[in-house]
Amino acid sequence: MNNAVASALVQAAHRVEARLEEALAGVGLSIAKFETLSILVSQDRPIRLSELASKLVCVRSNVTQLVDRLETEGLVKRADDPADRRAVRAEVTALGRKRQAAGTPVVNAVLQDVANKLAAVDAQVLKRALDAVQ
Amino acid sequence: MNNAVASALVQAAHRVEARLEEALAGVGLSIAKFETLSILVSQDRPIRLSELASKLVCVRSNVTQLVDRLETEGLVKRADDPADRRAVRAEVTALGRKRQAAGTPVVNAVLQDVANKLAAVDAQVLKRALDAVQ
DNA sequence: ACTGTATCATTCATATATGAATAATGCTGT
DNA sequence: ACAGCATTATTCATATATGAATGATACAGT
Repeated sequence: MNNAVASALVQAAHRVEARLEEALAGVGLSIAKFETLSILVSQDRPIRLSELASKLVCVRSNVTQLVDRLETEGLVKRADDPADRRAVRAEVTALGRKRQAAGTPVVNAVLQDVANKLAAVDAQVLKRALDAVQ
Repeated sequence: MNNAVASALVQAAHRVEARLEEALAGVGLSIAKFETLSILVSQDRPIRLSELASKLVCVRSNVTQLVDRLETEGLVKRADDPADRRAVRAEVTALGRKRQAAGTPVVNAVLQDVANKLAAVDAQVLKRALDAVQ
C-alpha cells in the first residue's frame, strides 16, 4: 500500500499526543497550554497575542481563547502594549512558570520514550525526513 | 536533543493533516467525514454508532455529532436496529458513496506524496517503527 | 490633514473531540 | 419474574481549532 507509511505517521502522532495530554493532565495542563506557557517562559517578556499565534502556528482567535483560559487559571496575565494601543501582550505569571516547569520533565519523558520506540531508524535521518514532509 | 525526533513526528503529522483537510475540502469533505464514510462504504451494511466509534477510535458522543452533520448533508442515514432497540445504525447514502469515492484519489495523492518525502527511510522499516510507537 | 488600507484583538458561528450525566433498553443471576 | 448491572445513544459542558465579521488603531500616500 502506498498509503501505509503516511497513515502510520499520522496515527502514531495521535498516540503520542494522547500520551502527552494524559501526562500533562497530571500537572493540570494540556498540550496547548503547555506550549503557550513554554513560549512565554522562553521569551521571558510580554508577547503580543499575534506573535504568540505565529509561534503556535494557529489563528489569532484561537490564541484569544487560549489566553482567556490561561488567565482564568492565573497562569498568564494580559497587559496593554504601551507602544501600540491595538495590541495586547501576554505575560506568564509566577504560577504559570511553576506549572510550565512541572510540565517539562513530564513532556520530555514521553518524547524520550517515543524516541526510543523509533530507535530502529537513525534519529538524524528520521528527523530530516520528517522535517522534509511538506 | 532527545525530543527532536518525537516533536518532528507530531509536527509532520500536523502538516499532513492540514494538507488532507485542504485537499478534502475541495470535494466537500473533512478528514473525520471521509474516514466515517470510508468505514461505512467498506462495511457496506448498516453499522451501529458504537461500532463506528470503535473503528474511528473516538468516543460515542463524537460519533453522534459526526453522524448528525453527515445526515444533515445527506451523506448518511440513521436507521433503527431491528435486533436491539437501544442501538442506532448508520448507513451510507448514494450521495455519500459518491462523495467518498471522490475523496479517495485526493487522499491517496497526498499520502503518496508524503511517502515520497519520507523516501530517505525504508518504508517498511519506518512503518514498523511508527506502529511500535505506543 | 485625510483617505484608504493594513493590522490588532475580539466575537461569533462552526467543526472536531472529550467526558459526565441521563434515559432507554438488554441481560444475568437468583 | 425481577433486581441489579451493563450497554446504547444522546445531551450537556467544555477544550481546541478555524475562518468571517467587527471595531479600534496605526500608517502610507496624496
